[in-house]
Amino acid sequence: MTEKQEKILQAALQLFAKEGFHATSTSKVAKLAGVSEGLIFRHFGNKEGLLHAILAEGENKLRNLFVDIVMESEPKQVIRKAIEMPSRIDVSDYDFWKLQFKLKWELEINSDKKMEPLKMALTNAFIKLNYESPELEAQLLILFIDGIGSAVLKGSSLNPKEMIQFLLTKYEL
Amino acid sequence: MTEKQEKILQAALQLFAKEGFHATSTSKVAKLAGVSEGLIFRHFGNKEGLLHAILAEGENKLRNLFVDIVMESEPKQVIRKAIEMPSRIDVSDYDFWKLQFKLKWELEINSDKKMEPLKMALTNAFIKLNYESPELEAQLLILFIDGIGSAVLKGSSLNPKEMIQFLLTKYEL
DNA sequence: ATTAAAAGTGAGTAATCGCTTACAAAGATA
DNA sequence: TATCTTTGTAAGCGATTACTCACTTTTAAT
Repeated sequence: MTEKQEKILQAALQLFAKEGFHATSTSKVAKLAGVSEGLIFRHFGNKEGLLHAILAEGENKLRNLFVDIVMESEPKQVIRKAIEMPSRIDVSDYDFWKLQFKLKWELEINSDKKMEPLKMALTNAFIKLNYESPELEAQLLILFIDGIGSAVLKGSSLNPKEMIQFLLTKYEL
Repeated sequence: MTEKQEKILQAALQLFAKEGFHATSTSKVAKLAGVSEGLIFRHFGNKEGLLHAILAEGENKLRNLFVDIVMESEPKQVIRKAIEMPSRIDVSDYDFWKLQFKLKWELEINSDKKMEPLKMALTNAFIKLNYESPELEAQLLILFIDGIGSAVLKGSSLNPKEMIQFLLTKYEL
């Protein structure tokens, strides 16, 4: 990975997250990265290739968020860590997560698969705690986590910390 | 409102909802509407004007969804109707609602204001039912409604009817 | 030092973008 | 019927789009 390659990825992430994929031209990316436009196509083939390179690089970030939850054996801790997920995302990663949420709508990328490990962990946790509908409980919780994350990244008026605390008491944690 | 004007609005809504605003060209809209491209600019000024015309026409749809809830005086019925909102959206209006969700990310349109009446109605309902944190309860429920709606429009694997039923039992309705 | 591959540039491409304009057809008013 | 306004078209505008290509520079291995 060359220095200029990283510059391109960084610039593209920033612009895609702020303006969207279609609204960002390769010439803008090149200009922000301080690079000739041709270099983008040399390294990434085309504009979509650039996007996929960003997404591939960020896969670890999702995995890293999940691993701490999935490894946890204590069911109450699993639920607790899941609820606290949105507050654990680093400010320096905001662009990446914003891009993820944006792409779910701009290109119709289904995020169900990515959430599967989290859903499994939560389902098992609810089973251990003898909830009546563990799978639905898991899906509901994921719905909330997704909603809070979305609110944070969109700069909604919702207070995330307050909402997270509220949810923790709801689940008696 | 001319016949061709409506054709334009209909075609634009369809394309904006499917491909997104930036990814849809005015020439595509004109072609689908069976109209010369210039007519779009005659009637709506520019591409953004076309978007705003669609949004303005659809404002009533949001209002109509809310009025039934806000008019309700029985607090349990308020919550019930709010939870059932996602199942009350007509299939023929899918494009419009999909566009709404898309625009929240593509252009950064804040939907907090639009949800305000719903939030007020829900907060009052929770107050009447002596919930400890009525405002947070309202926000949480809105988070859920938004999530369900989003899942339906994106064609997620989540089963909306099942989830709605599940929530109704959770709120003892 | 030689050489081959990789990295990088800058000028260019055809196609498409949002939009304008000159003009014709259709309606409405008198 | 004559006139004025609205509705509609077709061609074309400059700018920008994603992308290519001929070329130079840098890197790295022999």
